[in-house]
Amino acid sequence: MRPLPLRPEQTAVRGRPRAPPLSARGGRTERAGVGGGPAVHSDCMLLSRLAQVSREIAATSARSRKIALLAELFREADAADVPVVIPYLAGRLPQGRLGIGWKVLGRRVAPAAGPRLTVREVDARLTELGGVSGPGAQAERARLVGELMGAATEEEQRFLIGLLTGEVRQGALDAVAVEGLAQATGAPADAVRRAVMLAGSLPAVAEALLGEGPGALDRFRLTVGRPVLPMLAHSASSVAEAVTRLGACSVEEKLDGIRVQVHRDGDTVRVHTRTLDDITDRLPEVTAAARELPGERFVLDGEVISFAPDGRPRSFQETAGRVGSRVDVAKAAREVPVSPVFFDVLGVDGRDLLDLPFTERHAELARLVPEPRRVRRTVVSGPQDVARAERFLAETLRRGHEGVVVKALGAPYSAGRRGASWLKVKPVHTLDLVVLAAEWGHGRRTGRLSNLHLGARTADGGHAMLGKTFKGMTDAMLAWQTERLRELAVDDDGHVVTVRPELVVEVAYDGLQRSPRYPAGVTLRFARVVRYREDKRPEEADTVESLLAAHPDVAP
DNA sequence: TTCCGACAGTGGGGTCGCAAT
DNA sequence: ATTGCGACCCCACTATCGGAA
Repeated sequence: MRPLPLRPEQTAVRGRPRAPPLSARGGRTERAGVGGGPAVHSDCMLLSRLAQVSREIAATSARSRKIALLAELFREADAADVPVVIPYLAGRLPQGRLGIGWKVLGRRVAPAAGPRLTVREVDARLTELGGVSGPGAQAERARLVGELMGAATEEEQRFLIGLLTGEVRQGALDAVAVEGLAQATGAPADAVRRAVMLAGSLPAVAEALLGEGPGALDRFRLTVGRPVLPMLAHSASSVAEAVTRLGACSVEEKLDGIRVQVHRDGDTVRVHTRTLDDITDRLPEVTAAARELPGERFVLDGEVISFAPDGRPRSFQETAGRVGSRVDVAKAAREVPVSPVFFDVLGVDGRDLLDLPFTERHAELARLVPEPRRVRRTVVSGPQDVARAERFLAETLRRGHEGVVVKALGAPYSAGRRGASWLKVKPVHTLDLVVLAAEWGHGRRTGRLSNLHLGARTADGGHAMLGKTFKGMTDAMLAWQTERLRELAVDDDGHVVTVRPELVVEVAYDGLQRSPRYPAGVTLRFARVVRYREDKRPEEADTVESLLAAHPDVAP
């Protein structure tokens, strides 16, 4: 099986605002490859060229312009540069994460006078860096990073820091890169996008496409053993809304666990996460379950979740902790056993089912997977059948699950897309909370107070912080709350502005979870602002006591 | 012309594992 | 042993562009 591409997510620590970029006209060089290997005598793209294009892309908001800039660069790229240039421009490292964060990158290193680093040299240095482990590894990595930074110009340093922290923020990730690739090669964008979804990797497709031309796209088909980006769902606020939008549909229970894609080829079983990481070794139960199914070659989509002995689903925290355990898997499996529950099949016995309507895929699923290993569902014919869908949701919630996913019966499996044919519906709770503090935003929120610290009233007349949120705010709200909170400010340490607890905000959340971090022992899951309640005084805000009473199963 | 789908950005909490303290 | 940090899990929501209606 081939190495898996990693798709780094945003890290928790945010970047500093960038200084205005210097101009640096990049180009090519005749430099050979690095590391004492065989000399590569071809044009090597300079890092400065990449950094310059990245800056230009960031400077425009027009998607078409971003695409044109990328296409121009792809045309310039030498075949050997492609496996590095493509991920770099999509803001990713071919090596995946390297264990370098702000602690290491925060140290200033004097920049080089002129651009001489090639893209391939940077890649070679980072590969070396990624191989460092054992005692003293952190110091050695820091030293290597310092060396690399010292060889980079100021603009190159900024680009590298963005790359290493996963914060290139040029407004062009995979989707825009796909368009640029299509434009550079004359291949239809849809065909490129599909190949990327099926390959689970943009660089692999780019290399084939730039090396061989559009004909190479035919090679990328659903292959057992090669993970495909999973189809995602949108949200709907009610079952009625979802059914009205989709018509004839399947209403399925939504399990609060970890998404898995399971590939079986004879005795070989591989299990992948939503981001295509291979977690086979952590989930022996899933391998065993896949081997018991009456089929030799298939690709299944489902969720892994842990059920307590009474049959109720364990909390997401428990399931996620189990799936994250790698050291003593046998022990973890004894304490928190997990089960796979499947809801779709992408291929079986050499047949690619992706383009079949869901009804037909589900018929295949039912043939392959017995009832208890399939997600519970009910099929409704359309809006006239909403009452049954609502009963199914209520029953699903009684069973302790998260909600439902409503799926159009006629829709194909849109790998990698957040298609409008799957709609999730979850109950939403709201609270009136008091703003205790707010944090200065980054990026497009620079200069705005963004992340709110939320408090509920306590019995002693004070407030207990329940978590933070930056979600749900419009630009107008951001401007308004920045003004208002500054009036209430009692302290500003440059990061957090503490305020008098007088402003009441209505917050929606998905549920309560245990927390070792917050004073009440609980925190809100996925909190987001609904609106400010200027009509409410802080004494009318909700209390910790009433919150815990509303979620007795979570209360400490 | 208006509407709407797709995308990127802005970050949240928890847990695990590793290395440093 | 404890702590700090980074990697990955889960995730909601808004602004914007540009093609569809």
